[in-house]
Amino acid sequence: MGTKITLKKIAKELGLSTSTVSKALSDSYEISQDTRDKVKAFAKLYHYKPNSLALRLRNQRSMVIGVIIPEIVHHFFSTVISGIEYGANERGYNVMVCFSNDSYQKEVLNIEMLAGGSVDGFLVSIANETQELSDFRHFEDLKEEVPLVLFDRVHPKINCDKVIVDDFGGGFLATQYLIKTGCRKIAIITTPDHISVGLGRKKGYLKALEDYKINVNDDYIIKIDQKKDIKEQIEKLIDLPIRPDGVFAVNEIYAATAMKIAQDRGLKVPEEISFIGFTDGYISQFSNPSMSTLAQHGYEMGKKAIALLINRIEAKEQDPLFKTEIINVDLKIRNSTKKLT
Amino acid sequence: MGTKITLKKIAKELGLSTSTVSKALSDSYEISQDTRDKVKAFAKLYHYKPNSLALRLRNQRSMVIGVIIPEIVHHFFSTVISGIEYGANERGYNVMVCFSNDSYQKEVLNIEMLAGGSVDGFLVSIANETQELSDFRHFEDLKEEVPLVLFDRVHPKINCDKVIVDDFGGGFLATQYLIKTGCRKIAIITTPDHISVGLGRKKGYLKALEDYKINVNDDYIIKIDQKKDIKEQIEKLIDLPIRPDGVFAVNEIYAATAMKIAQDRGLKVPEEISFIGFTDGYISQFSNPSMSTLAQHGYEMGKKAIALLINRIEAKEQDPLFKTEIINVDLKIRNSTKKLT
DNA sequence: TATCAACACGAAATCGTTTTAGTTTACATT
DNA sequence: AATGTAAACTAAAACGATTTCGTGTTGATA
Repeated sequence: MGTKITLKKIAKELGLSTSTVSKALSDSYEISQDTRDKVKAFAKLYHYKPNSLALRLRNQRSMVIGVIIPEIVHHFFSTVISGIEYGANERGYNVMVCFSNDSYQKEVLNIEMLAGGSVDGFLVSIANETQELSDFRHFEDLKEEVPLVLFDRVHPKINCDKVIVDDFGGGFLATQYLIKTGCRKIAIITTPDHISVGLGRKKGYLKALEDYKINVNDDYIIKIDQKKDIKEQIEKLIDLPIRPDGVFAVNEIYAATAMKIAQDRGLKVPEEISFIGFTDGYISQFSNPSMSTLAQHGYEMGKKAIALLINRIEAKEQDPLFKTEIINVDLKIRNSTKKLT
Repeated sequence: MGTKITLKKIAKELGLSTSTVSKALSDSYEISQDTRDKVKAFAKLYHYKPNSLALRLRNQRSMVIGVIIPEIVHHFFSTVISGIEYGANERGYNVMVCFSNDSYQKEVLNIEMLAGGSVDGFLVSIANETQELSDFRHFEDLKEEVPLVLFDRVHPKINCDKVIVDDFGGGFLATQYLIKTGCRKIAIITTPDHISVGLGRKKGYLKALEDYKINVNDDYIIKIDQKKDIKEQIEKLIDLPIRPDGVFAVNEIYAATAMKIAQDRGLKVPEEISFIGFTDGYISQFSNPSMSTLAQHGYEMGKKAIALLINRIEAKEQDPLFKTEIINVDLKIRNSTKKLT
């Protein structure tokens, strides 16, 4: 530790100026071949690496993208990040990821840490708490400095490029499939309405019920409070006097939890009760029966988001019009639902 | 964009020097109350935030920890990172995460990106490819600059503090439990031997067989090649003429995949064949039957690792002796194994 | 012998901040 | 009137790099 080798040290050691050393290392024609060789050999010997901080400060560019996601233990976000990484590397950028843990304060902290020169742009999926508080000043401030693209968990109040999943379409598709396979008492396990994705999925669910002229039953709409015991809240649904015969859950965990509860009650899946989840992750793949679900193309979303961001970063002048791209979802039928006849 | 407010701009605007502005903002006694107020008001109005790059360059400290993990879609690593974050925040540090995707080149790239002032220390879990190539020069170079702590996937050739899971003990415990519940044809689904954790778990498995005087059958030792189809490789094991009656898999996915294959073959779990996995993640929790597994305390591991690292960072003089901490594992018996009688 | 160009290198500015070491100015003390 | 000193600032160096603009030396040309 502490033996960091710098241009200055090389210069001193070789009796040259820092400018000469810098130029020699970048093979400038201004420097004689002799000196170039000498400097390069010395630099190599001492493992010289330019200080990236200094470089960034000088160049006013970092070639780094900051990503902030709410949860780390989340298959969908993982795939989004893969897509982001791919698109970023393709265009010479690196990616740094921070986690807000769905906390407003941590989101602000992370942004402050990465802002101010550290990254050239931000890719953010908003923390639940921030959506709840509806306080977006940190994003507004940020936008003056570097471009921002929101993905998945977005908010209309923030004016920037966005990439979202077709939550409405997904909710509709899932509910429609349940209806078409004979379910009539269809429940939805969703989030409180301030979570954008949950709301969109619920709207799709309601639209499908409406289209097929099925009455909405408020008992069948469960809004999970993350702070309380999730299992207990879902048990109430399954144990309803008039049990639902089809359940659409807005994420994998709710879906898998609900199915387990139903199985514990001795119910046959999908004959007596069907389940559709959202996100095609490991839980859906490995559950038994395997879970029918809406595959969200996280990888595509990541690629789209990073493309939008880099375009903004590299744009000579900013387009005042912001785009919102919608990534479609695919209904993936497995064995937690009945087959179409 | 482009309207970044700096000390210099504030100074110019108010007709002061940058030093005065800097001091005013930090409430220096050298500056009159009047000027302080004026500067602060102005700074607030224009959302002034010190450029963190400049600060780091000046202070030669970033209060940021760089974490590099091989895979993102991995429950265990997620929990480790939670622990790291907790410990880091507690001592005033922030955390940045990069992913090597198990690629040697990306690992080197990530380190280069974060080194040179960006972070005060590194927490790394080595990429598979790096373990395979056995090329650790990037770590050696790194260690001259900032402290390094390795976790989970480590290597004896790298001389630094380490935190590992008790892989050997876990392998032993799992195998012993299978033996005690009547299994005699016990298979292991593991990784190639160059992966440190797989090797440790296999050694535990072998030790248990030896202790209980059960012959080792090489057909029952499957080393999964990640580049090939995982399912196919596991099918070969389950379809062996003399089928194993107990399977210990070194991770969740192998365990769940194996169990699904067995169930597809109509085998009863655990009566005809038992399964134990490693890592207590969502897959184990939601599989059916739920998976017996070795719970690795990732959160603890993260907290231990960050503690070791920060101690190094803040130490006046370096302790030439490096520690290796071992985090114990707990056997969590669920329903994929028989009960002890 | 001036003049000029080419060569090889160095000085200084710059990025944005903090901090040490001055420098004014005004006022009080002797 | 000379000196001291506190108050309120500013200049300049430092962090580590790049780059623009010089500058001194050499050798060739007019």
